Amino acid sequence: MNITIKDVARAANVSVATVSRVLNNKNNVSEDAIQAVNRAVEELGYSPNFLGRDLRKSETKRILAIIGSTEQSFYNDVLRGMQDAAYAEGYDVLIATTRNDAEHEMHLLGMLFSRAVDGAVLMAPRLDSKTISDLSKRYKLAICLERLNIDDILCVTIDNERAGFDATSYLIGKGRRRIGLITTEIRSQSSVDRENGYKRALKEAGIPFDEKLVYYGDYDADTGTKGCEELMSLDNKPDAIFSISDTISIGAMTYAVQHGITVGKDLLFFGFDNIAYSHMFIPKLSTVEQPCYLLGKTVIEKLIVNMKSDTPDKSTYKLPHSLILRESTGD
Amino acid sequence: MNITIKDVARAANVSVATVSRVLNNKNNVSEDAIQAVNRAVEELGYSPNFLGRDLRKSETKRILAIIGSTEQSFYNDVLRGMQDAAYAEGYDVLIATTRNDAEHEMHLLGMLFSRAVDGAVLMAPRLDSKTISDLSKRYKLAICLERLNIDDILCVTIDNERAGFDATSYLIGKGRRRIGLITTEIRSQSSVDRENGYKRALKEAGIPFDEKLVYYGDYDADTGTKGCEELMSLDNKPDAIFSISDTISIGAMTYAVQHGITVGKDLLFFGFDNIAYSHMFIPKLSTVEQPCYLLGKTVIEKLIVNMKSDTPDKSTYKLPHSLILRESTGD
DNA sequence: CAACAATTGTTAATCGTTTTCAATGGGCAA
DNA sequence: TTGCCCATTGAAAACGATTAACAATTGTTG
Repeated sequence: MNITIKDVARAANVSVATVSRVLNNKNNVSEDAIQAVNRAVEELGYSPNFLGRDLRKSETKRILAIIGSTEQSFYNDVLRGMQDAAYAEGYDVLIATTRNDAEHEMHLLGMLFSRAVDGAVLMAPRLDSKTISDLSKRYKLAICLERLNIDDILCVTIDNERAGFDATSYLIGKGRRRIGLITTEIRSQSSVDRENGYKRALKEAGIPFDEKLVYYGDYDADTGTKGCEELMSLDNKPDAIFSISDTISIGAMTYAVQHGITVGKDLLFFGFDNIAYSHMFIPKLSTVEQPCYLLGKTVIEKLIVNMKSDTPDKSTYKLPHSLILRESTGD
Repeated sequence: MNITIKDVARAANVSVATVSRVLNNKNNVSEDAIQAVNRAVEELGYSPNFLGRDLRKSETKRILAIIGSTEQSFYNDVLRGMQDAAYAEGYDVLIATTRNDAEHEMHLLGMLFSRAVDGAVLMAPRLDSKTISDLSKRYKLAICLERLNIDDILCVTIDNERAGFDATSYLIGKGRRRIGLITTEIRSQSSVDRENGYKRALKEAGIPFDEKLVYYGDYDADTGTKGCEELMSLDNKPDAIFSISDTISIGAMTYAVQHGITVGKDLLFFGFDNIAYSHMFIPKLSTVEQPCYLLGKTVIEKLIVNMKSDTPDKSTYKLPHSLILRESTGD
């Protein structure tokens, strides 16, 4: 029923080896053979079965990008970078979502163990660091946008601690002393790093850390709204709020706007990620921007190098972030 | 170097066939053999090579979801529905992005031709209808969230014409007579359908269609901003604007808010998709909601049925949409 | 205890490619 | 004419799994 290389060979009156050679642009084939094969391919509507090819070659030229969900809009640029780098080397990028479930993440990594893809990039790991780091010894695996607390895996990210420090310091520089933090209950390394940066900024400015000013929630806008409500109901209210994501910040600002708080004056906001809506929301949100495209491009470039090498690069690359200043910090 | 079923067989002191039987849960294997094999698998860290398995079985149990980009946030729910339906039948869903390029879309469909996946769902087709419809004769292919103008392919969507009609009619019901439309230059069938619904609503209300009130742009917020600016600079300004996406609407509302136009009173807005930000933006946006999860779930269920059948279902299923009424229409 | 049935194990073919190695034939120099 | 080299070509062996067909072992029963 399926058309195979054999059918093409028969139709073109050559051997399967010749067909294969034509299809793979080998140089030792006569012009006649090329013509005949191409005509047969055309006529039969043949396309080579990758399962056969990949099995024989023991490579698929496919890389799996594993994300939590497609909801986080900045993944888009990261993925663009990944694709550009991959295509340049003849690879395809496939995406799969873990739905933030460790078990499912392991299931997806099964594609790597089973050779259905040549390599994988984890962008929102839920599995514990030990597991991931062990797997990276046997398989071509990298981390992007995140970091493990074990540093023996290829990793491309930003310096989240520094970014948290920078954002918080900026608020301090604006004369703020009561700075709230809205972060996630899930202790992803990036959240922890950002929180540590926040604490260091306070410390270096001589401001005592007040745990009442930290609200733990989810990644969504609702968390921002609730967090802002809770922080603003304190006796000693914050005069600025740093959130570990723009989505959270926007939820928080929504609360502020609806309760007559003048954003950018009474209360400053600093977000993270520079998502599209952060400059569409009124007032516009100040935020930390990650070099998304470059992060994606870099991790794939490094991963592909690792694929060809048997002394893999296990470094952590921290690319520079930047602060985008807008109305929410009075700029 | 790689551990194969042979290594496991050797380690467990049984034949490869026995290992395969254990791995595939066949019933005619002794308990002893099962134990031995499992122990060997564990010890060696073996996982079966899918390329070998898939080649032999001529199926991969993988379905490719092809989207334009991950930017459109409502894909998230569609994909969740797809995954749930797929997992229930033992399939995995992989995602790939065309970056809205027809050539690249064809490249991705190559995974279907080459048997790297068993089926595919197109969610933002850029290839022409004839091509897609022809391909669906030979391969397991479906359309979701969109529609071809040729109706001989499995298709799961909403009634976009009706949705455009409903949204526009609602604005008319609010006493509006000068209703602007911001839509996309790219003539995707859904955009065309929504525009046709808009026109029919005007017609049925006896309002003459004015082409000056239609602005063509991209899918982004910027288009909304520019569109709103252009429409509001007409001598005969609109009193309501319907956009074919929330992102566009939000961009348009941004312009209105910043120019002192009272949204929900001076100017009504109706969007499409009910993205998360549509109820975070102030004022909140009225919009058309698609049953995203159900659309995704349904298309996969139908596609899997088609995979097992040689008389494939080529129907178009239109699932019900709903109107979400918020502040932007004065609700 | 023989005969047969039920259970378990083995061999070898198969999926569709790529690739090694050997064979073929033509052209050219001696 | 003969021999040699080169460019093409083809036959067959991989790649790693599944599985049908068959073989061997064990258990059961008259």
